[in-house]
Amino acid sequence: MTAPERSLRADARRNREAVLDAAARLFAQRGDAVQMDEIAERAGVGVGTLYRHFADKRALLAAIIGRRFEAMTALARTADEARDPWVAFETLLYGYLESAEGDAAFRFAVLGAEEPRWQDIAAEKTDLSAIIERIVGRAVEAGRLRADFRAGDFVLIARGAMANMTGADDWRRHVTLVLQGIRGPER
Amino acid sequence: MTAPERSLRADARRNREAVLDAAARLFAQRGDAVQMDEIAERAGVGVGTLYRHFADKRALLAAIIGRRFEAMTALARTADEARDPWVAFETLLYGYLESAEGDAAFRFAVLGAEEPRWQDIAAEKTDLSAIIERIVGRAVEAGRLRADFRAGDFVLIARGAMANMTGADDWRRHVTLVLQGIRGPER
DNA sequence: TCGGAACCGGAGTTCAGGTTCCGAATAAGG
DNA sequence: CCTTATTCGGAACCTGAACTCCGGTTCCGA
Repeated sequence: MTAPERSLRADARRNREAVLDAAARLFAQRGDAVQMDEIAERAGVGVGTLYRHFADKRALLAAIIGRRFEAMTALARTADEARDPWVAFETLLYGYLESAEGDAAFRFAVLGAEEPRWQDIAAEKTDLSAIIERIVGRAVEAGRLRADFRAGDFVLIARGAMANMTGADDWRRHVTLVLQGIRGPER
Repeated sequence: MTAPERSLRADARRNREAVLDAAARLFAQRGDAVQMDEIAERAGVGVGTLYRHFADKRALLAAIIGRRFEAMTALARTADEARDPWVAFETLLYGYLESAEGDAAFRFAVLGAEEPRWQDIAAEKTDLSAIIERIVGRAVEAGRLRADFRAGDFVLIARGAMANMTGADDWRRHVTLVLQGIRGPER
């Protein structure tokens, strides 16, 4: 999908880059609701050019989302470098969510119900989930997360927070509640 | 929208009911992805009939969603009758979510980002939010919920759980985590 | 039983947005 | 420079789904 770097005429490579750029910005802004014509215009290119580089809208979206998952993987790797397991966990969680906050396409990919799941596609190309597992494992090990907390639970929580990304930053409140618990002192 | 009960010819009333029924079932199943033709067929009626009773798809959806919010209000009222504030709270939460589990249209209404928000529309017609406020207030009063817990937080949590309704019942795990907290014993 | 107002049905229209096509434009080797 | 394979651009096309239209049918009061 992201395709041949070599043997592309100069203008072709330039245009491909412009398309990728414009698409990234627009998808991030409005998810998959943006239309091909708009992306082409924003990239200063005709729709035909879009279709020379990407088979269809889905392929373009896939390329953009793939990139995001890679960035997310890098972010996770960085978080994992923190000594303190809890710091690593929090860094991962907030990094993940803050990225999602600025990227509707990413949220779309994570929250969407369509088959095949974007998440699963990405999982095959990056080792994001392995890193998440390690970070979660460390936090559990250190007793900072309940003993039965699993990597899958991280995803549940991330999804929950993303569902609350609607303009205001309600999602931070949501995360606060989850991290601190909602119970009162009375038991 | 739900319109004149009186002065409708017998067949008209019958058809309207059939449409409402079919639409409720289909929307619950697949959200707003169902198409008008399908609803008409399922109701044993022509599309023309759909449009005589409802101005457009949105109006039909609104009628169905309105109904759901009313049912939800009844449910909340029942929950509020429980003596124990915590029981009331849990009854509300699980009742709300279990209903949502079986109704994609309701989830669509609560999670959707479109303006105007379905939630807000419903809020004007029912006193659901007032009841939620009372139940939350009681639980806080009794010390079962953290002192700063607000009715808005209930919505955040409900949304979070709904975002995890994807076939499996991950959402129950999500709620468990939120209710019990995710921290380990190590403080 | 009859007249006509109200209603029905579903083929056809409209519209939006993704995708294709092909003559024009351009890069890059000789 | 010239040649030609490659790429560009964007009008035209296609598809799917919401919605309209109107001849035929049904209800219901007199």
